[in-house]
Amino acid sequence: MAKEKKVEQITDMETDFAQWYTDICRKAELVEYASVKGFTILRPYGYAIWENMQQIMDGEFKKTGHVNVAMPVLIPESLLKKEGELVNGFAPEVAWVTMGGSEELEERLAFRPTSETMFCDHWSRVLHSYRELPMLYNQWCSVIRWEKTTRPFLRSREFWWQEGHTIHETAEEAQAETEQQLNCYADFFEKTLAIPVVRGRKTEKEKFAGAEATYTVECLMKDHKALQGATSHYFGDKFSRAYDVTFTGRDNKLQYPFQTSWGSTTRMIGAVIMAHGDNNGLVLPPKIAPVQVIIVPVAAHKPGVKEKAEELLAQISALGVRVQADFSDNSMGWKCAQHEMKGVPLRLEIGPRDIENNSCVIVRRDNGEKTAVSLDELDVQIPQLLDAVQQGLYDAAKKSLDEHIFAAGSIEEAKKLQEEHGGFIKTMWCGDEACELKMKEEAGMSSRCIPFHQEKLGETCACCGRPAKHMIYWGIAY
RNA sequence: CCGGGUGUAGCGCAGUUGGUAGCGCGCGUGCUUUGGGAGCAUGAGGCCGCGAGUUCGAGUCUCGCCACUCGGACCA
Repeated sequence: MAKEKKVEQITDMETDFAQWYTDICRKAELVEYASVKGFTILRPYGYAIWENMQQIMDGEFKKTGHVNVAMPVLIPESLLKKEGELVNGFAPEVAWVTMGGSEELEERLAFRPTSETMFCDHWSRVLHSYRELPMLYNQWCSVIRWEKTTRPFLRSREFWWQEGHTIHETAEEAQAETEQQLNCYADFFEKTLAIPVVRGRKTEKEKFAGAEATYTVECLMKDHKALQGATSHYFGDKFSRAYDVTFTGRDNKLQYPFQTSWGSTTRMIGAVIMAHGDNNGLVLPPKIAPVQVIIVPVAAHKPGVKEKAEELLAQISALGVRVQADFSDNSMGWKCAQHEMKGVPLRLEIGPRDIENNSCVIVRRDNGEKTAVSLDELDVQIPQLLDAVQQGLYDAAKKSLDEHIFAAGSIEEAKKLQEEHGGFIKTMWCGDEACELKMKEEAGMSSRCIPFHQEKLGETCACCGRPAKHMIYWGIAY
């Protein structure tokens, strides 16, 4: 039946995935565009998702001894330029402040694109002894990068993130920190966002400017394109030396500490949209959903219905579940569509018939499954169903990931597989950047990572035929 | 940054050879409704993206800019 659509409609993902994504961003009320290109407003619903992510991650960081700090938003040009590689890497996308009031500044100031320089500058003044190490810092803030092409969450000129910065007495400790934080991200993606990831190391070409090694968690979206989820960098003592960060070691000699940094951003919201969303809108993993259960009273004007809905609201809230009730006088259909659009994991319907049977109907957002639940079992069923949705989302995403990793022995084969199926194409690789460029040129794919879990697919590089050093994943990346 | 598309009410759109702006939905109010996108009545809502130019007169024509969007290039 061709009913006229009343809730704001979104484009089908099969018709136009990019448009579908943009529609969800705006119509699920996550973001609104600001008046400067590439800047967005995180609306209350979008920000609530970010707050839930922050809360969980921040808790994990603190469990491993990290503390939060706040650094300034402006970096003097001279300070930014002390480490050559970092500057070169970021130069094209730094925004500058040149005026203070009506007067030109003597030295222009960069909006931070990342804060390594300021952490180093700070440490160069406060660090004295090995006894003060490690320093395990993190900050939640926004950074600015003057991107040319922008999309909500995925690439914006300002984005919100956390950046962890640590310094350690030894290289081994710093390397262990880098790995620990990468695993922390991987766990967050898999257990909280319900998005399976591939962990690995970035190639020289793809690594962070100035890092000795960059590690990444890579995930796959529903259009089978790759998205870098979060990164963790090992710097060695490169920045310490550039910024003259020193401490007196156990041997009473002046030493340079070893450093890491690691970051994750509001881009993760984009990952959630594209990993779980469907043609009815957003689908949120319960762990980050601002509203986990929406109660929809049916025929709320009839005696006892509203009261019962309010009673259930209090009861479910007491379980520690984020629950709301929709007492608006919109129609049943409108409410269903609206809360589906916003990705609420469970909808609880309660009406006169249910009350008569001492039950309610609960509908899962991930698969549409409806269950009649006795009101006596609600305290048990609600948490179980939330877990089931969380797990259901992960299982579906894992299945899709597993089904979209293909092995190829040549560039032609890799290209064909990518064109036919999308996803990650794994090949052997000699380690030469020229082969990465060739793969990009001929198959349109960039290297995503050298996975920690290596497989031996053959002896030679798929691009040049020389002896292979690693197995590597390729993909079309956001 | 290069190329394509688009900017008219909150959203989706119409607007003729230039003559001063309309429709649907939504929104406000009232009543009736309510188990998958309700009905009737009534009302409010516009710097036609911004700025120049042509013209007696510009939503409409010209130029510049801004923003959004798609594709590329670039991009921890």
